[in-house]
Amino acid sequence: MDHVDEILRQWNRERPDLDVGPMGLIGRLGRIVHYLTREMDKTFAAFGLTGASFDVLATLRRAGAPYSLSPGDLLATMMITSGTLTNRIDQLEKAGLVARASNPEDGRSVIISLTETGLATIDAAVTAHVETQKRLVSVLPAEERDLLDVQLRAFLAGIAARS
Amino acid sequence: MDHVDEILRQWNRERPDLDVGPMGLIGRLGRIVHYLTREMDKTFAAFGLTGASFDVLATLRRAGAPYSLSPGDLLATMMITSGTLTNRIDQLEKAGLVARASNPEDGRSVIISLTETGLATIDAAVTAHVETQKRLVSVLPAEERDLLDVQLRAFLAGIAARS
DNA sequence: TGGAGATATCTTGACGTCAAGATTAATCCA
DNA sequence: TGGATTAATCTTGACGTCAAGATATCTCCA
Repeated sequence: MDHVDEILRQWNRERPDLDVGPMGLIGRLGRIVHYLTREMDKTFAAFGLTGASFDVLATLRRAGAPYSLSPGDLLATMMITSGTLTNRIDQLEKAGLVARASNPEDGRSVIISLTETGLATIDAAVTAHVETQKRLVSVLPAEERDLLDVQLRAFLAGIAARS
Repeated sequence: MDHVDEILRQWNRERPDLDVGPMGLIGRLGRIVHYLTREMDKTFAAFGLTGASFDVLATLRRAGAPYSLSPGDLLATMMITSGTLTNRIDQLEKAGLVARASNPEDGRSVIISLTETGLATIDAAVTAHVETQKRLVSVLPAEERDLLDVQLRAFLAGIAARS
């Protein structure tokens, strides 16, 4: 009987006509992600980052040397809009973690690169981040965790296919 | 091989020292919630609501007649800060969906109530919302859905206990 | 070759959120 | 009883996000 059950119980009393089964599943997903995000944000903050800025740096870092991508490349892998990305890059540029350069091959495009400071920051931050994530999922035994991952994969595939 | 797998593959190449297992699980959770939120927001928008305003109205509705709670009561069941709640109530009051009244028993406190319009709005919106949720979870067979719910319940319990 | 349409990025304006602190009222007990 | 403490709500300021549209550049083909 967790907090979500209490919500469902109230709906059952007030609106017995509603089938609130899906609400329980989706509600738990939302709460879990809410808690996880909060905890991970603490790790990011320790490196002067937010979840938003971490994502940009991590995407550049994962791409491999020379750690350069266009905004369009970044957009293709991040679930955000172009205006949001522009804003993120502005902040990171101001902080000296990335640099914008014009693309000699396409005047419409620019190239975003990690600076030396940016590279050092993301390498340290991701190490700590992975440790935080390890701690957060450790509340489940390894076997259950693997099973959960399998199910989430199926769920994500089903949802993403319709979006 | 979904999008999350591609991210893990990149990390493996660039930083083989990292154990990215937990990142896969947490990443899928985040993406699923992101997609679900997007879809549910469309339903809310059809009733002139946002996820934020829906939550307040729904909490008042679930409480039963006379659909009145204090901001403190609302805060206890919603994972937001007091400043955020004040802002939400301001918007809803402006829209005529809730009303603020002073609490005769405690001068520090106020009572938030659904208006007639607010009650009609949330009753219609929650009916549509439940349908949307049903559609969203229908990508999984009922059995897998139930199993997933059981596992999420365990995960949530573990995380919430540490927060 | 030059104009129409496509493409890449940025700008604008409106929200939602949080952390930290301010304000006002109630309570406790010396 | 009255000053200190606690409690409930609101205010402020800084961000992050999105949708819609603006700007600049490229590409294609008549």
